[in-house]
Amino acid sequence: MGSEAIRPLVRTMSAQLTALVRSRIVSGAYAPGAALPQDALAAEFGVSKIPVREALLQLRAEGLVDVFAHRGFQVRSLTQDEAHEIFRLRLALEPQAIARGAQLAGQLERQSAAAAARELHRALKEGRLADAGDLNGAFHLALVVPARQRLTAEVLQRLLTLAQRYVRLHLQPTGRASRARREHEALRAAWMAGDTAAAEALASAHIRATYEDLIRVFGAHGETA
Amino acid sequence: MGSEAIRPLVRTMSAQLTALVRSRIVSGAYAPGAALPQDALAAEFGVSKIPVREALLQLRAEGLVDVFAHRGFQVRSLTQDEAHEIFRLRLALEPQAIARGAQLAGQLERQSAAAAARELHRALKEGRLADAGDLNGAFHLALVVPARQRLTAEVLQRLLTLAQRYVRLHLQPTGRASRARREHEALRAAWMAGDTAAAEALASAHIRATYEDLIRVFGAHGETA
DNA sequence: TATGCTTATATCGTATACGATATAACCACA
DNA sequence: TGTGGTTATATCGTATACGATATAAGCATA
Repeated sequence: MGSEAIRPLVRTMSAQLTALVRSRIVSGAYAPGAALPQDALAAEFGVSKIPVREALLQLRAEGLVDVFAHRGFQVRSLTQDEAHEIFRLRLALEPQAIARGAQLAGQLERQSAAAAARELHRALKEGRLADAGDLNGAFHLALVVPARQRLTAEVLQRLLTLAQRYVRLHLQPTGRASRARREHEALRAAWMAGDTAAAEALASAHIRATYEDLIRVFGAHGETA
Repeated sequence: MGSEAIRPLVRTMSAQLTALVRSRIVSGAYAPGAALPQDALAAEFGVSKIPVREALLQLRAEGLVDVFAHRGFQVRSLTQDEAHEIFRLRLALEPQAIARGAQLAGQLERQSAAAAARELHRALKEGRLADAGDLNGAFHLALVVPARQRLTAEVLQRLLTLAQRYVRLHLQPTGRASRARREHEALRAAWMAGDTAAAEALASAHIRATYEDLIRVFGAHGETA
């Protein structure tokens, strides 16, 4: 009795493979357009095809993978169109959701958000860029308070994951880290103070800033796909 | 040469089962909270568990089903919270997406939208309420022009499907059909004319009208879950 | 009679096996 | 040399089989 979640967090092979393949796609280890042959992946991971298929189908639902019946899975390609959609959707949803999160958050959620912010900034300071994407997503999500906006958080989590690939690929070298840090701090402060209007505005500005960086790069070197 | 999509539209058992189970959930044939035992479904459909599992996992990604590892799948329950989220998300996304669709639509897409509107209204006139939900969703989606807003359309399609259950359950008897018809006509006219501002405003008003009907019912009889 | 443990059972999750599909290689023919 | 049709091969999608997990039933004990 007492603690409640002694059960392993990931109880199925499918779920573990989903996380693993997702991270490889987001990190670029599996390049856009690359084929994902079930048998090969199964052999590599030392499992059968079935959990591999389930993982790939999940990632397809998340928009990271394409399927063509009887022809297999492949990493979804990057396109400027998709990038625009991702950021348009984020701008339409995220600021409102974060403002709402600021109202809904209790003591516990505030602590979680603060912790997420610390982890993210520590990673950035230590130059662990590989972790930064996920931690950035976790911070943004924490502001939404997933427990109290389940569906919204689910949708946004997917968008944040999709966004990562574009940010990683195009905005890695640009020294955005310090600006992002300032934006995060301001956003977090307003959110913590329960200033929903300010939180919404700052979230919007923060997303838009990244979006505009991206557009600038697109303009610079033509196609992405 | 010539026609291109001779291949059957649904080439796998999983995809067929996904559509079948989805429609049963949306229609209420599988009630909220009901267990979905893999072996029983497989036996009923005359297939093995594997395509059944894949279908259920897909529906989980769509938000219609819950999974608990080693304890099975069940139809997701209805909650007022979720209903609010669905409509908040739709209001945040759909009007913009439809306005954008009005710009993007070519000759072909305009014809599709008109056809979708006709089909919907014919179904309503003939009292085929069972089909109305899907056809309504198809009409709304057509205005978005899925081919040119792939991700947005995917997100909205899910929200429209989720919304159906609430509308079906709570707003079936209320004589909304004729009002919806008028709203659809006005929206379609503005959209066809390329009047993006009007289309956006009318879409917003149309969604909000349904939302408010729903809220009114919620107020009337307490809980939904 | 209530409580904690052990055992039994049902269902799940995954490995193995196999038929089905799509592409590629090959060959006949123009 | 290029084109249409055929066969071969690789990979996919699903059926079958089985070990693993969670709940329920049964039993001993307090």
